[in-house]
Amino acid sequence: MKEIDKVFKALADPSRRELIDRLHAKNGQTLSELCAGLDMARQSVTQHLGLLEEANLISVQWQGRDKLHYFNPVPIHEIYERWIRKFERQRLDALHDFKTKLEGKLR
Amino acid sequence: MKEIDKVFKALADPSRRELIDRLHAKNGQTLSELCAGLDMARQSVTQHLGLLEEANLISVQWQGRDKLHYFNPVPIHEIYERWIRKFERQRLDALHDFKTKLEGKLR
DNA sequence: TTGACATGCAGGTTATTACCTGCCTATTCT
DNA sequence: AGAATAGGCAGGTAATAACCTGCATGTCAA
Repeated sequence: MKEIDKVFKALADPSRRELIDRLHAKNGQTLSELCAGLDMARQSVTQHLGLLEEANLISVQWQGRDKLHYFNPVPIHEIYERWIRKFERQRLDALHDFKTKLEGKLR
Repeated sequence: MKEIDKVFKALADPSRRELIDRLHAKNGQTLSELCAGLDMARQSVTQHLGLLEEANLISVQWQGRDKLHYFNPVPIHEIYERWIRKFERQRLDALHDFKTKLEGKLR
C-alpha cells in the first residue's frame, strides 16, 4: 500500500481525526490520557493509534511505563501539496472566471 | 453521518481519487468513458461514483442515455479550510522555530 | 423496428474494519 | 513486597466495503 493511501485511509475515520486534533491541542499525551472521554475501549484507541502511526501521522516515545504520542504534520502537508493544492487552484480559477463574467454583465 | 465525514471517507479509496483526477483532467465524462482502463467492473465504478456523489464531490447530469459527471471542488476546499489549514500553519511555525534556533546556533 | 449501446437494479461473496472482552507483563508508588 | 497503574497481546464478532454476475430498462441510429 502506498504511503499516501495509508494517510487518506487513516484520516477517513472520525475518531482518528479526533485523536489527531487532541494531539494537536496538546502534544505528547499518553494512551490513557487520549482514552479519557473517548467512549471507546482502550484497545480500540490503541488500534486507531496504530493506524495513525502506520501512516506516519504520529510517532511514539516510551518513558517508563508511559507511551507518549506526538503528532507529525508532514504527511498531511504532503497530501495537501500532492493532491489538494491543484483543486484549490482550479477553484480559485473558477472564482476568478465567475468574477470576470460578473464584471462583464455589470459593465 | 456528517458531511465532512462523507468527504474523508470518499477520498479514502484510491480508485475514487483516480476518478476525481480523471474528471479534473476532463470534466463531464460519461460512465463508460470513466470505466475505460479502470480494470474494474462497470458496476463497481458506478458504486464509487455514487459515493462521490453522496459526498457532493461530483454532480451528474443526464443527456439522453448518457450520464455526465462533473467534479465539484468545494468539499475539498472545505476540508482544507476546516481541517488541514491549521496543521499547515503549525508546520510553518515549526519550520520558523527551527530556522530561528538554527540562526541562534550560528550566531 | 430492430440491434447496439448506456446505464440501472438486485443480490451475493469475500476482505476489511471497528469494535469488544479477557488475560498477561512491566513499571511505579507506598 | 504488594497494590495500583499503563499498556500489550490474542482472539472473537458484527457491520461495512469493495468487488462481482445476471438481468432489466431506456435511448439512439440504421
